[in-house]
Amino acid sequence: MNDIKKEEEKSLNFIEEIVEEDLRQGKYKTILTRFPPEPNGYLHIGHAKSICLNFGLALKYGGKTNLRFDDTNPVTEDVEYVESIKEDVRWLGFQWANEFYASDYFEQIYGFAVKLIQKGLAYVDDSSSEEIASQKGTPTEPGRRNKFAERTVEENLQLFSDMREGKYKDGEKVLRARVDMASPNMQLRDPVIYRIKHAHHHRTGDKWCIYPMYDFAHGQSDSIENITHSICTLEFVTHRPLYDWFIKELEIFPSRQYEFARLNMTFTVMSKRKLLQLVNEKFVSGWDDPRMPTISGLRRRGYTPESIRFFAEKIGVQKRDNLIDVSLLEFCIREHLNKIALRKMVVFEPLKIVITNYTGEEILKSENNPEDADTGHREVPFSNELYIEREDFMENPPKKFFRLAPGQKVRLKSAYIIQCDEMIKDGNGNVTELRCTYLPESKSGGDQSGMKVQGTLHWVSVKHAIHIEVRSYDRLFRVEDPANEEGDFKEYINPDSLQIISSAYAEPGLKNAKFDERYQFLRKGYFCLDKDSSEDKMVFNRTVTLRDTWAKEQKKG
RNA sequence: UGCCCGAUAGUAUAAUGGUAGUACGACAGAUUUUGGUUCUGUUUGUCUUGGUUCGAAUCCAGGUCGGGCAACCA
Repeated sequence: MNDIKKEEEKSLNFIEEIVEEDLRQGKYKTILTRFPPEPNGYLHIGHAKSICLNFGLALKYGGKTNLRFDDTNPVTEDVEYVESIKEDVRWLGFQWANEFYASDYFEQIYGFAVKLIQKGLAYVDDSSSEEIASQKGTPTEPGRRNKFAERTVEENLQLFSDMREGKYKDGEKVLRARVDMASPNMQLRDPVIYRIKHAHHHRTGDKWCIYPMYDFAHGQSDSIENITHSICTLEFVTHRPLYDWFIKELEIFPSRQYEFARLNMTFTVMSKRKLLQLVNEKFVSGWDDPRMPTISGLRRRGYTPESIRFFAEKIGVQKRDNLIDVSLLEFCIREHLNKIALRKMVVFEPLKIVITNYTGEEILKSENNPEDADTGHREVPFSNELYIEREDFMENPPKKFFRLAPGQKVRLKSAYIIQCDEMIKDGNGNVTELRCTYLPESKSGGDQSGMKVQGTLHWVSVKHAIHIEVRSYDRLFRVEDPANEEGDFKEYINPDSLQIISSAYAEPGLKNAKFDERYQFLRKGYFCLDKDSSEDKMVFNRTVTLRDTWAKEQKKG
């Protein structure tokens, strides 16, 4: 049985199989991977999958991973993104061996282009992008070369040099690789490899006015760094023949590219372009809005790096399109938070109760975390005036309502059993207060009452409670796959994805809350302190609710 | 109509020619001073048609369906 289990745990994803095979055959003594983001947006949970894969492989097989910024398009890139990306990767728990930039290699890549020209394998084309597109043919008809393809090596060398010198305006000329205009693979029909952009680059400044295209920078950068396994997503499969062609013609280190399916998740979108729209058009407060699937959003929401790594492990790596149920992510964070979160009591919508046979006040003890005895107990003040959750009382309860109702008994968590004797109502018939009596011999820890009650409620003492703001989040979209719905994905935004309770009542101990601690508000969910907190108001984000079988039961009814 | 990739319960993911398993979800129950946690059980699956084989999710062929590719984006 145990052996079977071990066997199962050992099952490898297809990339691990490739790596193990390469290692077994002695193709490489050690592996080198890289995580290659373009600094034009914040990282999201889909990137986390890639980060865990690339860094995880190196960790597992004793190799290293570089962080390399694919910064070949200066008009969309920014240092703000570079910084956020580094912070996110670090926060996820990974250390890169080297921090590199494709722009570090611009001189070498320029040299590669010259070499291609010298071999007669690249030419300067004066056509407009429209002309180039129209000459490219279609998937069923071959493309054709234009007269510029006939330029001599010397002429091309001179022209390319002039491009670099800034003698031409944006779009006036491009450098193209001479591959195969009749290839059924469109990527091979003499792709553009250099274009003119008189733009300021976040690292190289104004040194360059020509920039290599992705296809002429990415693989070359891999090669320069001696990356053994260059792992990317499926949309680059058709680029691989070009990747290999450059390696062969340039006679450089043969990195190999392998592709896996990107992560999609229900009730969210997973493209930097769409996420940027949500930010720019103020549907969310920023890239780190806790409803965003960005790593910074998840971090602010209260997700832990452990939970995200666990998630990445559970979803695996494969080549088929997928749409992962967000409930799996929620399972992963609950799993971790249940183990580490400190328990606190917070009442969101208060209903006051007065215990008529109790006088004075006392300090009670309650577990910090029943899952971890080492965390010990905390002190919670108790008195004759308490708040309970309004939804924990019903005047006319349905069957199986294990909470408070006229004449019914419940336990107050870590305190006493109480019974509801009397309701006090306002002029409209709304219950404003409950009069209860407690059973003195039912005190938690030394219950002598012999009484069994079905329900246990959280509570706070009125005079000791502190006020906090609570922000509860729900899924950002109303539909499972907003990117694949008719029309604009933004039409499917969930208007109720943020609910704010500006004054919830919390046990006083919560005033010592720390940013790096996680809390479970009993029966409510997992929460963390938000950066919007100030001296006079603490703000808490709900990371995720607790599983709630009662709510489910009610929905059915 | 070209080329490429893929298809296993609702969603994911294993099984690498030899009993289709696991997780999440759902459902039912036990335990519980959180309707949480934990535990137990139930349910649902190899896209299709042929072929090879003693034996096929796996190998082969045809089909179907889904995705990608014709940016001076990555």
